[in-house]
Amino acid sequence: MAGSIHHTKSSPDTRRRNSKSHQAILKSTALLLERDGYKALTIEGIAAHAGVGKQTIYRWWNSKAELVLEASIAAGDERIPNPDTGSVTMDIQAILLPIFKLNETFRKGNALANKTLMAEAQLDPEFLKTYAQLHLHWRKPLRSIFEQAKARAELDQHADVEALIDALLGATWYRLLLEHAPLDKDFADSLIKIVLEGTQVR
Amino acid sequence: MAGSIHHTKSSPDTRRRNSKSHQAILKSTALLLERDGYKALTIEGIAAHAGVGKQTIYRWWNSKAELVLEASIAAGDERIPNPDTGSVTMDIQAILLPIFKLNETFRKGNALANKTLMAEAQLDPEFLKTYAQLHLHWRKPLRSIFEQAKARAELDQHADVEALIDALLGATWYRLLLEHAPLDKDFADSLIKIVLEGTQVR
DNA sequence: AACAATACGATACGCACCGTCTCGTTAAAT
DNA sequence: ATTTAACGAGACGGTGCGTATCGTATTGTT
Repeated sequence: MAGSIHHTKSSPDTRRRNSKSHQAILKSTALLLERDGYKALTIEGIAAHAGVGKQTIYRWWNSKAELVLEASIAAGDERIPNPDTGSVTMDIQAILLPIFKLNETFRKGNALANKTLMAEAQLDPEFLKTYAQLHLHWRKPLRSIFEQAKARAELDQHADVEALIDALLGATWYRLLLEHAPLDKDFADSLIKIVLEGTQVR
Repeated sequence: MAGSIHHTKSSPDTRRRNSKSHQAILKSTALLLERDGYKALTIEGIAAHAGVGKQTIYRWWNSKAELVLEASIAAGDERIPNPDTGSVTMDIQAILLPIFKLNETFRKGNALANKTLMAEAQLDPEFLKTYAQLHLHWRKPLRSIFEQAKARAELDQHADVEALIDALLGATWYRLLLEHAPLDKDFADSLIKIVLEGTQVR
Protein backbone atom coordinates (compact mmCIF):
# COMPACT_ATOMS: atom_id res chain seq x y z
CA MET A 1 0.00 0.00 0.00
CA ALA A 2 2.53 2.56 1.09
CA GLY A 3 5.19 1.02 -1.08
CA SER A 4 3.45 2.15 -4.23
CA ILE A 5 4.35 5.77 -3.56
CA HIS A 6 7.89 6.94 -4.11
CA HIS A 7 8.34 9.92 -1.84
CA THR A 8 12.07 10.15 -1.63
CA LYS A 9 15.22 9.15 -3.40
CA SER A 10 15.44 6.41 -0.80
CA SER A 11 15.33 2.82 -1.97
CA PRO A 12 17.74 0.34 -0.44
CA ASP A 13 19.28 -2.54 -2.36
CA THR A 14 19.41 -0.40 -5.51
CA ARG A 15 23.04 0.48 -5.02
CA ARG A 16 25.42 -0.91 -2.45
CA ARG A 17 25.66 -2.35 1.00
CA ASN A 18 23.30 -0.44 3.24
CA SER A 19 20.37 -2.51 4.48
CA LYS A 20 21.62 -2.45 8.06
CA SER A 21 22.33 1.29 8.05
CA HIS A 22 19.06 2.03 6.31
CA GLN A 23 17.06 0.20 8.96
CA ALA A 24 19.11 1.70 11.77
CA ILE A 25 18.40 5.21 10.49
CA LEU A 26 14.65 4.62 10.32
CA LYS A 27 14.65 3.04 13.77
CA SER A 28 16.63 5.86 15.34
CA THR A 29 14.44 8.46 13.67
CA ALA A 30 11.28 6.92 15.11
CA LEU A 31 12.84 6.53 18.53
CA LEU A 32 14.27 10.04 18.79
CA LEU A 33 11.10 11.57 17.37
CA GLU A 34 9.07 9.87 20.06
CA ARG A 35 11.55 10.73 22.79
CA ASP A 36 12.50 14.34 22.01
CA GLY A 37 9.90 15.68 19.59
CA TYR A 38 10.19 16.90 16.03
CA LYS A 39 11.70 20.28 16.81
CA ALA A 40 14.57 18.68 18.71
CA LEU A 41 15.11 16.07 16.02
CA THR A 42 18.35 16.72 14.13
CA ILE A 43 20.11 14.92 11.32
CA GLU A 44 23.29 14.96 13.34
CA GLY A 45 21.50 13.42 16.29
CA ILE A 46 19.97 10.67 14.19
CA ALA A 47 23.30 9.90 12.54
CA ALA A 48 25.06 9.66 15.88
CA HIS A 49 22.36 7.49 17.42
CA ALA A 50 22.25 5.19 14.42
CA GLY A 51 26.05 4.97 14.28
CA VAL A 52 26.05 6.35 10.80
CA GLY A 53 27.69 9.20 8.91
CA LYS A 54 25.61 12.28 8.17
CA GLN A 55 26.41 11.92 4.50
CA THR A 56 24.70 8.55 4.43
CA ILE A 57 21.46 10.21 5.49
CA TYR A 58 21.83 13.10 3.07
CA ARG A 59 22.49 10.59 0.31
CA TRP A 60 19.10 8.97 0.72
CA TRP A 61 16.73 11.63 1.92
CA ASN A 62 16.16 15.19 0.82
CA SER A 63 14.87 16.52 4.12
CA LYS A 64 14.11 15.71 7.70
CA ALA A 65 10.43 15.58 6.77
CA GLU A 66 10.92 12.91 4.12
CA LEU A 67 12.93 10.85 6.55
CA VAL A 68 10.21 11.09 9.18
CA LEU A 69 7.58 10.25 6.57
CA GLU A 70 9.36 7.05 5.61
CA ALA A 71 10.04 6.13 9.24
CA SER A 72 6.39 6.67 10.00
CA ILE A 73 5.26 4.51 7.10
CA ALA A 74 7.79 1.84 8.03
CA ALA A 75 6.34 1.83 11.55
CA GLY A 76 2.95 1.09 10.01
CA ASP A 77 1.41 4.28 11.34
CA GLU A 78 -0.13 5.26 8.05
CA ARG A 79 -2.18 2.20 7.24
CA ILE A 80 -5.89 2.59 6.69
CA PRO A 81 -8.53 -0.14 6.45
CA ASN A 82 -10.74 -0.73 3.45
CA PRO A 83 -13.99 -1.95 4.99
CA ASP A 84 -17.05 -3.28 3.19
CA THR A 85 -19.75 -4.21 5.67
CA GLY A 86 -22.61 -3.18 3.40
CA SER A 87 -23.59 -0.45 5.86
CA VAL A 88 -22.38 3.01 4.93
CA THR A 89 -22.46 4.12 8.55
CA MET A 90 -20.41 1.21 9.79
CA ASP A 91 -17.96 1.45 6.92
CA ILE A 92 -17.23 5.08 7.71
CA GLN A 93 -16.90 4.25 11.39
CA ALA A 94 -14.42 1.52 10.50
CA ILE A 95 -12.25 4.15 8.83
CA LEU A 96 -12.59 7.08 11.19
CA LEU A 97 -12.27 5.29 14.50
CA PRO A 98 -8.83 3.77 13.83
CA ILE A 99 -7.60 7.20 12.75
CA PHE A 100 -8.95 8.64 15.98
CA LYS A 101 -7.37 5.88 18.03
CA LEU A 102 -4.01 6.29 16.35
CA ASN A 103 -3.94 9.95 17.23
CA GLU A 104 -5.88 10.23 20.46
CA THR A 105 -2.85 9.52 22.58
CA PHE A 106 -1.43 12.99 22.73
CA ARG A 107 2.24 12.24 23.28
CA LYS A 108 3.37 14.07 26.40
CA GLY A 109 3.97 17.33 24.57
CA ASN A 110 6.19 15.59 22.08
CA ALA A 111 5.83 15.13 18.38
CA LEU A 112 3.06 13.19 16.76
CA ALA A 113 4.57 12.34 13.37
CA ASN A 114 1.25 12.83 11.64
CA LYS A 115 0.90 16.42 12.75
CA THR A 116 4.49 17.47 12.30
CA LEU A 117 4.47 16.18 8.75
CA MET A 118 1.46 18.33 8.01
CA ALA A 119 3.35 21.25 9.51
CA GLU A 120 6.46 20.62 7.49
CA ALA A 121 4.40 20.35 4.32
CA GLN A 122 3.21 23.91 4.90
CA LEU A 123 6.76 25.20 5.23
CA ASP A 124 8.26 23.25 2.35
CA PRO A 125 6.28 23.40 -0.92
CA GLU A 126 8.37 20.59 -2.39
CA PHE A 127 7.50 18.26 0.46
CA LEU A 128 3.83 19.23 0.22
CA LYS A 129 3.63 17.49 -3.15
CA THR A 130 4.89 14.28 -1.63
CA TYR A 131 2.80 14.54 1.48
CA ALA A 132 -0.41 15.38 -0.38
CA GLN A 133 -0.04 12.10 -2.29
CA LEU A 134 -0.33 10.25 0.99
CA HIS A 135 -3.62 12.01 1.73
CA LEU A 136 -4.93 11.24 -1.75
CA HIS A 137 -4.17 7.65 -0.90
CA TRP A 138 -6.22 7.85 2.29
CA ARG A 139 -9.22 9.21 0.42
CA LYS A 140 -9.66 6.07 -1.65
CA PRO A 141 -11.40 3.83 0.90
CA LEU A 142 -13.96 6.55 1.65
CA ARG A 143 -14.49 7.23 -2.04
CA SER A 144 -15.10 3.58 -2.72
CA ILE A 145 -17.64 3.42 0.11
CA PHE A 146 -19.59 6.36 -1.26
CA GLU A 147 -19.42 5.21 -4.88
CA GLN A 148 -20.76 1.81 -3.89
CA ALA A 149 -23.53 3.40 -1.86
CA LYS A 150 -24.43 5.46 -4.88
CA ALA A 151 -24.55 2.32 -6.99
CA ARG A 152 -26.92 0.76 -4.46
CA ALA A 153 -29.01 3.95 -4.66
CA GLU A 154 -28.51 4.58 -0.94
CA LEU A 155 -26.85 7.88 -1.70
CA ASP A 156 -28.08 10.86 -3.67
CA GLN A 157 -26.80 10.46 -7.24
CA HIS A 158 -25.75 14.09 -7.28
CA ALA A 159 -23.84 13.99 -4.02
CA ASP A 160 -20.42 15.63 -4.26
CA VAL A 161 -18.28 12.73 -3.09
CA GLU A 162 -15.06 14.71 -2.94
CA ALA A 163 -16.64 17.38 -0.75
CA LEU A 164 -18.10 14.60 1.37
CA ILE A 165 -14.63 13.16 1.93
CA ASP A 166 -13.25 16.62 2.69
CA ALA A 167 -15.95 17.15 5.28
CA LEU A 168 -15.14 13.91 7.11
CA LEU A 169 -11.34 13.94 6.90
CA GLY A 170 -11.19 17.72 7.19
CA ALA A 171 -13.20 17.77 10.39
CA THR A 172 -11.00 15.00 11.77
CA TRP A 173 -7.79 16.80 10.91
CA TYR A 174 -9.14 20.07 12.20
CA ARG A 175 -9.69 18.61 15.67
CA LEU A 176 -6.44 16.70 15.46
CA LEU A 177 -4.44 19.84 14.70
CA LEU A 178 -6.10 22.30 17.04
CA GLU A 179 -7.04 19.96 19.90
CA HIS A 180 -10.08 22.07 20.76
CA ALA A 181 -12.30 19.02 21.18
CA PRO A 182 -11.83 15.26 21.52
CA LEU A 183 -11.71 12.74 18.70
CA ASP A 184 -14.14 10.22 20.16
CA LYS A 185 -16.94 7.96 19.03
CA ASP A 186 -19.54 10.65 19.67
CA PHE A 187 -17.77 12.92 17.23
CA ALA A 188 -17.62 10.19 14.59
CA ASP A 189 -21.33 9.50 15.05
CA SER A 190 -22.17 13.20 14.80
CA LEU A 191 -20.17 13.62 11.62
CA ILE A 192 -21.68 10.59 9.97
CA LYS A 193 -25.18 11.68 10.95
CA ILE A 194 -24.55 15.18 9.62
CA VAL A 195 -23.26 14.17 6.20
CA LEU A 196 -25.78 11.39 5.68
CA GLU A 197 -28.99 12.81 7.14
CA GLY A 198 -28.25 16.52 7.20
CA THR A 199 -29.40 18.82 9.97
CA GLN A 200 -32.21 20.75 8.36
CA VAL A 201 -35.78 20.27 9.51
CA ARG A 202 -37.98 19.36 6.59
CA MET B 1 -12.52 41.89 17.51
CA ALA B 2 -8.93 40.76 17.30
CA GLY B 3 -7.93 43.15 20.04
CA SER B 4 -9.82 41.16 22.60
CA ILE B 5 -7.28 38.38 22.49
CA HIS B 6 -3.90 38.82 24.11
CA HIS B 7 -1.58 36.45 22.29
CA THR B 8 1.77 37.90 23.18
CA LYS B 9 3.46 40.06 25.70
CA SER B 10 3.22 42.76 23.06
CA SER B 11 1.20 45.85 23.81
CA PRO B 12 2.66 49.24 22.93
CA ASP B 13 2.11 52.35 25.01
CA THR B 14 2.25 50.26 28.20
CA ARG B 15 5.82 51.24 28.88
CA ARG B 16 7.97 53.68 26.95
CA ARG B 17 8.51 55.27 23.59
CA ASN B 18 8.06 52.61 20.94
CA SER B 19 5.05 53.22 18.72
CA LYS B 20 7.19 53.97 15.69
CA SER B 21 9.39 50.90 16.18
CA HIS B 22 6.43 48.72 16.97
CA GLN B 23 4.70 49.64 13.73
CA ALA B 24 7.93 49.35 11.74
CA ILE B 25 8.47 45.81 13.02
CA LEU B 26 4.99 44.70 12.06
CA LYS B 27 5.29 46.34 8.65
CA SER B 28 8.67 44.77 7.94
CA THR B 29 7.44 41.38 9.08
CA ALA B 30 4.50 41.47 6.69
CA LEU B 31 6.66 42.71 3.84
CA LEU B 32 9.48 40.20 4.27
CA LEU B 33 7.01 37.36 4.84
CA GLU B 34 5.32 38.15 1.55
CA ARG B 35 8.61 38.63 -0.28
CA ASP B 36 10.75 35.75 1.00
CA GLY B 37 8.42 33.28 2.65
CA TYR B 38 8.17 32.09 6.23
CA LYS B 39 11.14 29.75 6.18
CA ALA B 40 13.45 32.58 5.07
CA LEU B 41 12.00 34.97 7.62
CA THR B 42 14.49 35.66 10.43
CA ILE B 43 14.38 37.88 13.47
CA GLU B 44 17.71 39.38 12.47
CA GLY B 45 16.39 40.15 9.00
CA ILE B 46 13.27 41.82 10.37
CA ALA B 47 15.28 43.88 12.84
CA ALA B 48 17.66 45.06 10.15
CA HIS B 49 14.85 45.92 7.73
CA ALA B 50 12.89 47.77 10.39
CA GLY B 51 16.00 49.61 11.60
CA VAL B 52 15.55 48.17 15.05
CA GLY B 53 17.64 46.24 17.55
CA LYS B 54 17.00 42.53 17.91
CA GLN B 55 16.42 42.97 21.60
CA THR B 56 13.47 45.23 20.89
CA ILE B 57 11.77 42.37 19.07
CA TYR B 58 12.64 39.81 21.71
CA ARG B 59 11.27 42.17 24.34
CA TRP B 60 7.79 42.14 22.84
CA TRP B 61 7.33 38.78 21.20
CA ASN B 62 8.10 35.27 22.37
CA SER B 63 8.55 33.73 18.94
CA LYS B 64 8.59 34.36 15.23
CA ALA B 65 5.14 32.79 15.06
CA GLU B 66 3.62 35.23 17.53
CA LEU B 67 5.13 38.12 15.65
CA VAL B 68 3.68 36.89 12.37
CA LEU B 69 0.33 36.32 14.04
CA GLU B 70 0.17 39.91 15.24
CA ALA B 71 1.39 41.26 11.90
CA SER B 72 -1.28 39.23 10.18
CA ILE B 73 -4.01 40.50 12.47
CA ALA B 74 -2.75 44.07 12.12
CA ALA B 75 -2.99 43.67 8.34
CA GLY B 76 -6.65 42.76 8.81
CA ASP B 77 -6.19 39.29 7.35
CA GLU B 78 -8.01 37.54 10.13
CA ARG B 79 -11.29 39.37 10.18
CA ILE B 80 -14.47 37.37 9.71
CA PRO B 81 -17.97 38.68 9.05
CA ASN B 82 -20.94 38.08 11.27
CA PRO B 83 -23.83 37.85 8.82
CA ASP B 84 -27.55 37.64 9.60
CA THR B 85 -29.56 37.45 6.42
CA GLY B 86 -32.19 35.15 7.87
CA SER B 87 -31.20 32.43 5.43
CA VAL B 88 -28.90 29.78 6.88
CA THR B 89 -27.49 28.98 3.46
CA MET B 90 -26.65 32.57 2.65
CA ASP B 91 -25.24 33.22 6.11
CA ILE B 92 -22.81 30.33 5.79
CA GLN B 93 -21.87 31.47 2.30
CA ALA B 94 -21.17 34.92 3.65
CA ILE B 95 -18.64 33.39 6.03
CA LEU B 96 -17.00 30.76 3.85
CA LEU B 97 -16.58 32.73 0.63
CA PRO B 98 -14.47 35.54 2.14
CA ILE B 99 -12.22 32.91 3.74
CA PHE B 100 -11.87 31.24 0.35
CA LYS B 101 -11.12 34.51 -1.36
CA LEU B 102 -8.53 35.52 1.20
CA ASN B 103 -6.65 32.31 0.62
CA GLU B 104 -7.29 31.42 -2.99
CA THR B 105 -4.39 33.48 -4.23
CA PHE B 106 -1.65 30.96 -3.66
CA ARG B 107 1.34 33.27 -3.26
CA LYS B 108 3.96 32.26 -5.80
CA GLY B 109 5.44 29.54 -3.66
CA ASN B 110 5.84 31.94 -0.78
CA ALA B 111 4.28 31.95 2.60
CA LEU B 112 0.64 32.39 3.26
CA ALA B 113 0.60 33.59 6.85
CA ASN B 114 -2.52 31.60 7.63
CA LYS B 115 -0.97 28.28 6.70
CA THR B 116 2.44 28.87 8.22
CA LEU B 117 0.86 29.80 11.52
CA MET B 118 -0.99 26.49 11.53
CA ALA B 119 2.32 24.80 10.81
CA GLU B 120 4.14 26.58 13.60
CA ALA B 121 1.36 25.72 16.02
CA GLN B 122 2.06 22.05 15.38
CA LEU B 123 5.75 22.44 16.15
CA ASP B 124 5.37 24.67 19.20
CA PRO B 125 2.81 23.47 21.78
CA GLU B 126 2.98 26.80 23.57
CA PHE B 127 2.03 28.72 20.45
CA LEU B 128 -0.74 26.24 19.71
CA LYS B 129 -2.63 27.49 22.76
CA THR B 130 -2.51 31.04 21.45
CA TYR B 131 -3.30 30.09 17.90
CA ALA B 132 -6.21 27.83 18.84
CA GLN B 133 -7.86 30.82 20.53
CA LEU B 134 -8.00 32.54 17.19
CA HIS B 135 -9.82 29.59 15.70
CA LEU B 136 -12.25 29.49 18.61
CA HIS B 137 -12.92 33.11 17.77
CA TRP B 138 -13.70 32.24 14.16
CA ARG B 139 -16.19 29.59 15.22
CA LYS B 140 -18.48 32.09 16.90
CA PRO B 141 -20.24 33.53 13.83
CA LEU B 142 -21.05 30.02 12.58
CA ARG B 143 -22.24 28.94 16.00
CA SER B 144 -24.52 31.92 16.26
CA ILE B 145 -25.99 31.16 12.84
CA PHE B 146 -26.76 27.59 13.81
CA GLU B 147 -28.11 28.45 17.22
CA GLN B 148 -30.47 31.00 15.71
CA ALA B 149 -31.59 28.51 13.08
CA LYS B 150 -32.30 26.07 15.88
CA ALA B 151 -34.34 28.72 17.66
CA ARG B 152 -36.36 29.25 14.49
CA ALA B 153 -36.84 25.46 14.29
CA GLU B 154 -35.12 25.36 10.93
CA LEU B 155 -32.45 23.05 12.31
CA ASP B 156 -32.77 19.72 14.05
CA GLN B 157 -32.86 20.40 17.81
CA HIS B 158 -30.39 17.58 18.39
CA ALA B 159 -27.90 18.71 15.76
CA ASP B 160 -24.32 18.69 17.04
CA VAL B 161 -23.42 22.31 16.34
CA GLU B 162 -19.74 21.91 17.20
CA ALA B 163 -19.34 18.98 14.83
CA LEU B 164 -21.21 20.99 12.22
CA ILE B 165 -18.70 23.81 12.55
CA ASP B 166 -15.81 21.36 12.43
CA ALA B 167 -17.18 19.87 9.22
CA LEU B 168 -17.37 23.26 7.49
CA LEU B 169 -14.16 24.85 8.75
CA GLY B 170 -12.32 21.54 8.76
CA ALA B 171 -13.13 20.84 5.13
CA THR B 172 -12.05 24.36 4.24
CA TRP B 173 -8.76 24.08 6.07
CA TYR B 174 -8.14 20.63 4.66
CA ARG B 175 -8.27 21.94 1.10
CA LEU B 176 -6.37 25.04 2.08
CA LEU B 177 -3.53 23.06 3.57
CA LEU B 178 -3.22 20.27 1.03
CA GLU B 179 -4.26 22.15 -2.11
CA HIS B 180 -5.70 18.99 -3.65
CA ALA B 181 -8.82 20.80 -4.88
CA PRO B 182 -9.94 24.40 -5.32
CA LEU B 183 -11.73 26.53 -2.75
CA ASP B 184 -14.48 27.83 -5.00
CA LYS B 185 -18.18 28.59 -4.80
CA ASP B 186 -19.07 25.08 -5.98
CA PHE B 187 -17.24 23.66 -3.00
CA ALA B 188 -19.03 26.01 -0.61
CA ASP B 189 -22.38 25.05 -2.12
CA SER B 190 -21.57 21.36 -1.88
CA LEU B 191 -20.54 21.63 1.75
CA ILE B 192 -23.63 23.59 2.72
CA LYS B 193 -25.89 21.17 0.90
CA ILE B 194 -24.20 18.21 2.57
CA VAL B 195 -24.46 19.46 6.14
CA LEU B 196 -27.99 20.83 5.76
CA GLU B 197 -29.71 18.27 3.57
CA GLY B 198 -27.45 15.24 3.95
CA THR B 199 -26.70 12.85 1.13
CA GLN B 200 -28.75 9.81 2.04
CA VAL B 201 -31.69 8.78 -0.11
CA ARG B 202 -34.82 8.50 1.99
C1' DA C 1 42.57 -13.61 -7.13
C1' DA C 2 43.19 -8.84 -8.40
C1' DC C 3 41.16 -4.73 -9.30
C1' DA C 4 38.23 -0.74 -9.80
C1' DA C 5 34.36 1.51 -8.11
C1' DT C 6 31.87 3.42 -4.54
C1' DA C 7 29.14 3.37 -0.28
C1' DC C 8 30.47 3.80 4.28
C1' DG C 9 31.76 6.03 9.26
C1' DA C 10 33.94 9.80 10.86
C1' DT C 11 34.90 14.33 11.22
C1' DA C 12 36.41 19.05 9.81
C1' DC C 13 34.63 23.10 7.66
C1' DG C 14 32.22 27.54 6.81
C1' DC C 15 27.81 29.45 7.32
C1' DA C 16 23.45 31.29 9.05
C1' DC C 17 20.79 32.35 12.70
C1' DC C 18 19.68 31.78 17.30
C1' DG C 19 18.90 34.12 21.94
C1' DT C 20 21.63 36.69 25.49
C1' DC C 21 24.40 40.36 26.95
C1' DT C 22 26.55 44.78 26.96
C1' DC C 23 27.37 49.05 25.33
C1' DG C 24 26.41 54.35 24.89
C1' DT C 25 22.36 57.09 23.63
C1' DT C 26 17.83 59.02 23.94
C1' DA C 27 13.37 59.97 25.24
C1' DA C 28 9.84 59.81 28.63
C1' DA C 29 8.35 60.20 33.78
C1' DT C 30 8.64 62.86 38.06
C1' DA D 1 16.99 68.73 36.35
C1' DT D 2 17.38 64.21 37.39
C1' DT D 3 16.26 59.51 37.13
C1' DT D 4 14.86 55.60 34.62
C1' DA D 5 14.51 52.29 31.25
C1' DA D 6 13.61 51.53 26.34
C1' DC D 7 16.26 52.04 22.39
C1' DG D 8 19.81 50.92 18.11
C1' DA D 9 23.79 48.60 17.41
C1' DG D 10 26.33 44.79 17.48
C1' DA D 11 29.60 41.37 19.97
C1' DC D 12 29.25 36.79 21.71
C1' DG D 13 29.03 31.67 22.22
C1' DG D 14 26.24 28.04 20.74
C1' DT D 15 23.84 24.84 17.59
C1' DG D 16 22.77 22.52 13.63
C1' DC D 17 22.98 22.99 8.83
C1' DG D 18 24.77 20.96 4.33
C1' DT D 19 29.30 20.10 1.95
C1' DA D 20 33.77 18.27 1.49
C1' DT D 21 37.35 15.15 2.47
C1' DC D 22 39.57 11.59 4.73
C1' DG D 23 40.86 6.39 4.98
C1' DT D 24 38.30 1.96 5.20
C1' DA D 25 35.30 -1.78 3.88
C1' DT D 26 32.55 -4.14 0.74
C1' DT D 27 30.86 -5.21 -3.55
C1' DG D 28 30.75 -6.44 -8.71
C1' DT D 29 33.71 -7.35 -12.59
C1' DT D 30 37.13 -9.62 -15.02
